[in-house]
Amino acid sequence: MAGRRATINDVASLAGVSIATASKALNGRQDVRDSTRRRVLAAAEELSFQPNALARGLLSGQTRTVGLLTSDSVGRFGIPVLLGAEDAFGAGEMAVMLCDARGDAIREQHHLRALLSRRVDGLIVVGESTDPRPSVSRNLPVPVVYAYGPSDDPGDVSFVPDDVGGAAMAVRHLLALGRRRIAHVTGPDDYKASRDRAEGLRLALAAAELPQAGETLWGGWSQRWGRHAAEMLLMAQPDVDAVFCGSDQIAAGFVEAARERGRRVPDDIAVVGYDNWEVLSTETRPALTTVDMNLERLGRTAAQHLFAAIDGRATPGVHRMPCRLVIRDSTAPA
Amino acid sequence: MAGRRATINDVASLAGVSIATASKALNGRQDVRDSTRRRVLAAAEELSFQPNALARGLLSGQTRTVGLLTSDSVGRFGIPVLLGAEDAFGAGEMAVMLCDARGDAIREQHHLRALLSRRVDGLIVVGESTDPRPSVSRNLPVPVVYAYGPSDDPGDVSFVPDDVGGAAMAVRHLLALGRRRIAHVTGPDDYKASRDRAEGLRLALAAAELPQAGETLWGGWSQRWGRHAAEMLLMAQPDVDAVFCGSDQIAAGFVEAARERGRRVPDDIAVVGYDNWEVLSTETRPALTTVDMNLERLGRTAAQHLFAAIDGRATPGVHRMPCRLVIRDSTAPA
DNA sequence: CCCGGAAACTAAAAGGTTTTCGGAAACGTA
DNA sequence: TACGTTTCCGAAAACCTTTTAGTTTCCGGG
Repeated sequence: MAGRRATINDVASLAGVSIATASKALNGRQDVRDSTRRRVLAAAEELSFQPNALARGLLSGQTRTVGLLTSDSVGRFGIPVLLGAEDAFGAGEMAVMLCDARGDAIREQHHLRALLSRRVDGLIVVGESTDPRPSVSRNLPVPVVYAYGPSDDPGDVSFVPDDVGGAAMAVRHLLALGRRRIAHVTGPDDYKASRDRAEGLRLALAAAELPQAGETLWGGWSQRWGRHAAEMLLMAQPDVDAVFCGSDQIAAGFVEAARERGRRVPDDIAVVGYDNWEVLSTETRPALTTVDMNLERLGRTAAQHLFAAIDGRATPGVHRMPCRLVIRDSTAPA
Repeated sequence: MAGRRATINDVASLAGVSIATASKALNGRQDVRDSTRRRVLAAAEELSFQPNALARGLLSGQTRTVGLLTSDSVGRFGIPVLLGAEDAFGAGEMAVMLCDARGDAIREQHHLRALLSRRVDGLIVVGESTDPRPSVSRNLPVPVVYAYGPSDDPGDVSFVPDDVGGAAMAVRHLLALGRRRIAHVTGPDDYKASRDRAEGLRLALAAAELPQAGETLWGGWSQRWGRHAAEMLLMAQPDVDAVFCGSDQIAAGFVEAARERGRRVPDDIAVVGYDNWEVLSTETRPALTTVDMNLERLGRTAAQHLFAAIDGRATPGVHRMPCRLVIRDSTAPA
């Protein structure tokens, strides 16, 4: 812990110039003689001078800082988005202030005020699910971008994964492998994510003019539910040759139970998961083919569009970001 | 997006008082008449005035903001620590600036400078493993606290999980259940975490004057290695009655393979994991008894001690935080 | 009515930086 | 020498708030 920090005033005195000249020298401005600039830089080095961002921000009105407001960062989805955003910002000179509201609207308001009083240049709001969430942007003095969970105000800027497209892609993959009796096991039906993925399945099957094998089985997001569903499904529809699962957890449970019942994956039943949660998807036997929502990219994109919005070039609307199919052994061709 | 933000000047004009009076009224200071205070507050409300934290910080030298520097926040361990810290801070009025250095020393320096120039009041450094890491605190103008991964400078303040104690606790639990032939499967031997946990096992066995069943099996942190180790162990030491695994991933692989080989868990073999990574520990069959490192609490504690250090009451040294045994079915009494 | 003291209020400074604009110096040209 | 031009430098204002050190107002007592 050193003493008082050096100011530009100290640097100027040491270099024997005025603070105006010191400022110009330090910021690489033109009208300062080369020899003078060197003297100033040497002085700054010697005092290990670091410009005070508060003073700078006070003057310019720009803090080069953004707020990241999450409802549930402990969740599976907030983190990669957060990292992607931090990535995009860190590349430049931006800093990120992180606030976790834990799903509490009061706490969210509280954090919002704290961020605004610190004069952040913009805000990213990360949802905890893909269900729309209340807009926070009503006449806020800074631009806001929503990631993962969209705002319910279409005038806001939101980036969400294209779950319909991702699910359709997964199902087309199964169809391309020659599977024809495709079942669907997924999460609770009050999640937009479940409904979107079921819709993607429906569209892909409709395009192929094939029926779905049995009704969609709605349940929880857990491995336990995957195992349970497997038992029900293999009993009720013994001839299914593929299952599209709404999450990797469900898929992991499913393959485990199927395996125990003597069904070979992928020979008898091909299985596709969702999320590409690597601790599950690469560790099941066989490893899971799964849909990756590209959340880090989504976070990066959101951050880039926040930059654009800060520059006055906002892009309102809900933007659906494409997913990516990661093919592993659970759908290997026979 | 509103126009220019209101300053205390606007509030003062609207209320018909001086800036000084407005400031006092807004900050609840005494020498201002009640009727005046009400006028000022009304004006502030009307203009939705929010004090500029930059100006305030510039004057007071306190930003009420701390930096959180992580080497690998995508890791399993940084996140809970981060959340705990954010929790402790959020309770007050602190904001957290998050920077991820991705294990790159250059980037770390870069972020460090960015944080210091923004005049954070303090710093938490979160390690990516429990191995000591280079100190970052050499004559820094603000206090620093290390969490999860300690600093290599004993003069710094570090908080780490007590892996030796956690492992010993797990093994004592097995001994209390009457298990006598306890084996150990764990991660790479160049992780301090592995070595500490093996040491805890050694101590607990030594205290009970029992030998370890076979040599410690060092491998990776993966489920795959857990399965592989199970096969080796059940072949070489068919009579083991308990296994202490260095992580939940290893334990999950172990119980799966043991189950397939017809060994009943916990009847034939009791299994204990480490980490309490819930997606694994509660979803295996049977659910895993495991050691929880209390990382959120560790993060909270680190944050609280950072407060203390900011107030000039630092507590140097490496502080080992106790772990907690979470008992589930994989060690249920026979 | 005047005075003293308390209560309420205000002007001004401070905090560190950037920027504007005017001034000085240096140099070349008539 | 006078003048214009270019180059370099510095004084001062601006950003917004808090605090200090007055100054004014108010009120009761003599």
